[in-house]
Formats: sequence, structure tokens, C-alpha cells
Amino acid sequence: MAAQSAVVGLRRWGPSALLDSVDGRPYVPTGMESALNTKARGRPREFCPEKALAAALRVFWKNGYEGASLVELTEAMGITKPSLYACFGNKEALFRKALDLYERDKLAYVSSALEAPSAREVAERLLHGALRTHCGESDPQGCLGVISMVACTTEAESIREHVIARRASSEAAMVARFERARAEGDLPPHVDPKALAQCVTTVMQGLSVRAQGGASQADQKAVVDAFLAMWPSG
Amino acid sequence: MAAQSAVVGLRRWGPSALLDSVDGRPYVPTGMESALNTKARGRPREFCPEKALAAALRVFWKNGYEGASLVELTEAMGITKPSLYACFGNKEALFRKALDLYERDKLAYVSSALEAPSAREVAERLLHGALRTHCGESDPQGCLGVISMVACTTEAESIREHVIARRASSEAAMVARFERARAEGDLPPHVDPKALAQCVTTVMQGLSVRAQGGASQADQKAVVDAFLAMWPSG
DNA sequence: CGCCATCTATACCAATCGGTACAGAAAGGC
DNA sequence: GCCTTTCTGTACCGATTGGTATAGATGGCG
Repeated sequence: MAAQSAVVGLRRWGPSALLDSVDGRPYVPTGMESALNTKARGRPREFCPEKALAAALRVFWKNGYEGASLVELTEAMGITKPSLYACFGNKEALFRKALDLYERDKLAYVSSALEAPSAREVAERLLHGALRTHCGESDPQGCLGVISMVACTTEAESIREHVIARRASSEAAMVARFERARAEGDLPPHVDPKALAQCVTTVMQGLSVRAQGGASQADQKAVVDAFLAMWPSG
Repeated sequence: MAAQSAVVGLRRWGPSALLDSVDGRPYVPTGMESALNTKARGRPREFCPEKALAAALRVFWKNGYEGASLVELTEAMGITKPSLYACFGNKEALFRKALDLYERDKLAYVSSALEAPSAREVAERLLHGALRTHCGESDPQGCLGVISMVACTTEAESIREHVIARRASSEAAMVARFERARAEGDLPPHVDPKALAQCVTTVMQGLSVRAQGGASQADQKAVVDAFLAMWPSG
């Protein structure tokens, strides 16, 4: 049961953080007898799967699933198509892994925000996190989840369903947090925790849309401030 | 100067509302001498351009610009590709005309909402209008403008710019309306009219995203109610 | 060394994309 | 009746899409 962390190949791209199996190989091949000293057989790959995945994520983030072509992806990842397919499966599987990476690296602020001491601070951290993540300079504008939900057509329906499920689960956590807040007297009794949580995520999603529309960071900050100024207190 | 309303062909698809020149022909051909009694020469077209445009709008609305293929468009419009190109130019021109139709027919509630007597009622009408238009049953979910802004890649950049410009102009009108409201004492002096207006459109855009994510109408209504309950009054 | 497993790269595939050439069909004007 | 003009339908275009077959390169292992 500890075989998952068996770094077998010991490739040269440093310690892999959490995701050492973008392709499926590093698991125990067939039996348990050679669990630890299995060496990578055959020609070693010449690229770092995680770096390539991060590059793919940026392309998907910038162009959406359908807008990202394989040539753009492979160019950004620095690999060729056969290498991509051997390592990641196909385009949809690559996107799914990129989405996992995105949620783990870029959406960490969501779960951490729920630990804030008051409901208002939860909202504050969520909105400021969205501001940082979706309206910054270094990364593409907008939220990959919003982009996938809006832009994916019928062909990638399963992707949209996955994004929707993720969003629903994080929103459910926020609802629970706000219910606790109301029970603790942190929120006025007349507010509906679920509606308030949905309202916060609505604003966050709206911020993503505006970010892709080229809204200035000052305007985005003003929106957040205006919304937080309306926060129910009495 | 009144020649624009000269219905020349007198086709059989009834009185055209506001948009009698989806293709460019009905204008005065060359001189002014035959302005009124110009008959349609050649074989008359067998379809109604407005009905076809409305059908194209639904396809774009459902799939986005890039997600709508010409075969799906022509099938929905009931015409063939050469007919489409002869009448509407090309795919982008068709989309632009569909967008005009959309803004005129489906986004009429925006400008009408600004005439509400109070700022709060303006927001109320805007949000309820968005609820009706983007989260209803009869039409596709979401806002075509949001879809275009989020989904259009580099190839259709001009479309996104057009949508952004439209959004900016309608938002500017809302800012002006809220400034007037504050001057009239309708809004508390501590609120920033511009930020508040941006906040309202942010919620509207967020509602569109959620609508495409399959949010229930009850939830959407709850979001609007929660937001309006936070409206600044004191 | 040779064997074998795996990766890389070129070159290719069928399907689809937006867009069009061309021939026939249907009207008005003469 | 013909001619011109415009529309319709078929059949096609080059480009691009996601995905692969195949051959050569490169390592560990015996």
C-alpha cells in the first residue's frame, strides 16, 4: 500500500510533487515481488512530464479545450505528438490531467479560504484569491473551469460535467461553512447560507468573465470591494 | 434619407421588423431615379432571411461562434452554404448580424431597466431580465455575449472586441444612472456608482456562467434575491 | 555483444473545417 | 420566346483537426 510512492525511474527532473504518475507506468507492474527496485526499461523519455503538463495547462487556460490545437500544445510542451499520446493518452486525458494540476496548484486558495475565522473573511479570501489567480499578470486571464464550462461543446461534454461536479462540491463546502457561521452568530439569522454561498461563487465566476473581457485590475478590485461592502452584518 | 425603409422586393415573409437588409441589396442600387419601384430581378430566394438569421442565432447561442459549424448552421437555417454566403457574406458576418438581432431582441431589457425609478429597481429589473433571458427554458442557456467573450479564440478576436465594446457602453449607461441616483439621494453617498454598476454586471455575467453550468432556476433566483437583499440602503 | 523495451521523429491517415466553382433552375424585362 | 439576373444544389477546394503507423534512436540487462 506504500508502493505508490516508489520512485522507480529516478528521472532527472527532480522530486515530483504529488503527481509522479502522469502516465501509469510507475505503479507496480504486475506482481508485488519487484516493488521497489524496478528500473525503467527501454529508452528513457527526454522530457519532464510535469513541466510538459504545466505547459499544456497554460495553453488550455489561454485557449480553452477546443481552442487548443495539438500543434500549439506540442510546441508549448516541447514534445511531439507521439510522445504526447504515449505519455498522456489523448487530448482529453491530457486536459483532465492539466485540470487536476490546475485545481491543485491554482485553486488551493478555495479550500484554504474556508478556514478563515469569520464568514466575511471567508468571502474576502475567496474573492481576493480569485483576483490574484484569475486577474493577475503572470497567468492567463480568467478561470479554466469557467472557460471549460462555457466553451466546451457537445464533443467534450464529460469535461464540462467534471468541472460542474467540482464546482458543486466546493460550493457545498462553502454552504456548510456559512451554515456554521450562522449558527455561531457570525451571520445574521435572516440570510440564507446556501444562497449567499451561491452568490459569492456567482461573483467569482463573473470576475472571471470580466477578466477575459480585459477588465483592469483596478476595476476588478473595485467590484470585490463593492461586493464586500454590501456584506450582511446587521 | 427615407430611402432606407423602401421595401423593394416585397417578398412574401411579411413586414420585416427593423432589419430589412440582412444582405445589402434593398438599398438604392446606384442612382436615386428608381428608388421606389425597383423590382427584384432574377430568381427570388426561397427562404426568409430573418427566419434564417433567427435560426442561426439559436445555433450560435447554443454552441458559440467557433462551436457552430457551417453544416449545423445551414441545417438549422434550412438553406445551403452558397445561399448562406450569398445572403450573409461569411460566417463572421453572419454571426455579427445574429449578434445584432440578439442585442435588439433579447437584450432590450437592459436599456429599458435603466428607466426604473430607483437604483434598486434598476438592478432588480436587470437581474430579473437576465434571469428571464439567460436562464429560461425556451432559449439556450447563458448569454451569447458572455459565451463569445469567453470562448472566442484569436481567430475571432474582432468579435470579442465588439462584444466588449457593447458591454462597456451599456455599463457606462448604468454608471450614469447610478450617479444620478446618488445625486438624487436614491443611493447612499458612500457607495461608488461605477463600482456598484460593475458589481451588478459581474453578477449578471456570473449568472450566465451558472446557467450554462446547469444551475436550476430556483438557485438562480435565490442568487438574485440574496444579492438584492444586500443592496445598499442606509 | 545482442536482445528487448521504450522513446522520438517523420510521415501519414480519415474527418472536418470554412469557403467556392459551376451548372441548372426560376423569375422579370424585352 | 429569349436574355439577363439571381438563386439553388452538387461537388469540390486547400487547410486544419485529432490521432497513428512505422522506422530509427537509445537506454538497461543478460
